[in-house]
Amino acid sequence: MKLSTRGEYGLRAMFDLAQHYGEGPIPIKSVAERQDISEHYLEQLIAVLRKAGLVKSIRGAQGGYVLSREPEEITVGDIIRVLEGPIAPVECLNTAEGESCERAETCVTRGIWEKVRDSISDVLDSFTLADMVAKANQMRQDSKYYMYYI
Amino acid sequence: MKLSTRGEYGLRAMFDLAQHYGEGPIPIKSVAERQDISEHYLEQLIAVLRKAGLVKSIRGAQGGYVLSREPEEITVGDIIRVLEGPIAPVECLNTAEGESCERAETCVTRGIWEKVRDSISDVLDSFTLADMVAKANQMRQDSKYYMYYI
DNA sequence: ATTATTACCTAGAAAACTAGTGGGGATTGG
DNA sequence: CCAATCCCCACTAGTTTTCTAGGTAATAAT
Repeated sequence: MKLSTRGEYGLRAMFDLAQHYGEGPIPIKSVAERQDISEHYLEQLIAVLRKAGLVKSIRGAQGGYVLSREPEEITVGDIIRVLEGPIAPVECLNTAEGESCERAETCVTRGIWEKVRDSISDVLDSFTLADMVAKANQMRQDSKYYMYYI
Repeated sequence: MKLSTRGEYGLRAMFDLAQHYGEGPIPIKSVAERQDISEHYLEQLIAVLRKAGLVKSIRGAQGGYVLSREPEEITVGDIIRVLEGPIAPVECLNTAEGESCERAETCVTRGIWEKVRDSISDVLDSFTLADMVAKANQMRQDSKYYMYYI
């Protein structure tokens, strides 16, 4: 029961772009370095995000990527669904209702997978990039105070 | 974002055993046929379930498998965790808190994966095999009535 | 005792997927 | 022009998944 690193890396990259939102285009190289991800691999992931309309690219020197919407308007679910495909714990959830899944009558399991899927979706859709940035800032603040105590 | 078929097949097989609970040992062959799963492959899955103590085996002719606890006392989560390993959408959740995950401070994403994991766990742990059998019986009942209407 | 039926075990093989790498081309600011 | 940057296609090594092959061991029925 695992995501591939695609979703993980992609989310970290998008979070990085959100942290630098408003600073103009951010080159992929700097994102890859900060997030410790293979630059070339990340390039492929961000291409998918671009085709899905979540980021815009600016080519040429001083180019890079920017979020195409406000961080408040991009949820974690948006990103994960693009990179990992539809959230479907088992294959039969990707087929239209009642179709192709024989033994549908006995297929009580399907109902369970639907509930799993929905609960994952709910969690993923409940966080925006802006939430993540806020949380990171708060953590930085906390650790600053922590330093004082030592 | 997908389970492998191991969890899916294993759950279907356990559900099948639950439907025949009380009828003595059920041979794997009949389970595989009813559930349309490769017999030999299912054998390997059920071996894992046996080692985990979820089913008991009776060898020899007229042998087979039986649930080692009441259907009320086996949850879907029990089965999935055995077959799919710990529920951890990303690898870093498998490591002890704060350890090994560098950039932990920036690692706001971890908190999100924790929430995803917990919500999956909650759903999986909220269903027992007995619930599934009851649901299947109810569906059968419904479709009987449906027949009358036609 | 023999036989048929069952569980149990090990070793793989084919296919799919993951996480990259390699090597270039196209665009644009300075 | 040229360096920085995005963009694209192909390939690969490794892993995982799903399944097959080919047995051995135990036991109930005869």
